[in-house]
Amino acid sequence: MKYWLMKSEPDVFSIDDLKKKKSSLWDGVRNYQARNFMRNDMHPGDCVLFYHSNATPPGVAGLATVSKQASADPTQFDKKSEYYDPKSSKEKPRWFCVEVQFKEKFKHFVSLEAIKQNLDLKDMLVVQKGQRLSIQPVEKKHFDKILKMALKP
DNA sequence: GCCAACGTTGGC
DNA sequence: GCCAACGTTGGC
Repeated sequence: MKYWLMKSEPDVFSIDDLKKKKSSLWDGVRNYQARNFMRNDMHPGDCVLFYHSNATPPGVAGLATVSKQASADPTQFDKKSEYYDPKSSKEKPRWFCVEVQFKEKFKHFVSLEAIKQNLDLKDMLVVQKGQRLSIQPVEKKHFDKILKMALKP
């Protein structure tokens, strides 16, 4: 079992949206590194930190779990979608996405600032300079620490 | 809105 | 295969 951090802009799709839907395809990812994580490395049961990016404040808002193995991202075939990719085909899809399931919304939001201030978390990718990847692997010790911070501010 | 840090594209 | 130009991400 692995641990991940997945970024989403709450204006577009927030932890509350996932809570309402219960589960959702993580579609619209158009970055090869992030795609490779979903297609090759993410498996049902993996734990996901749901991160609010481009938010005030940014940070980890809750927990989700991978509920379905990666499959072709349907938005790439949809001409009306902003994620439509004319270079992709159903025979040879370019983009993949996993399904994630809501687990919990944190009692205490773990802000990016709090993560930055915690020395135990200084190696987390999300606090590294210039790290824009929207899906990142997370070490278990870091994952556990975030959970503790969510329990008690 | 700014802009640094990336990632992608396309001409050559 | 190089790399300049362009686009995007995301914190601030």
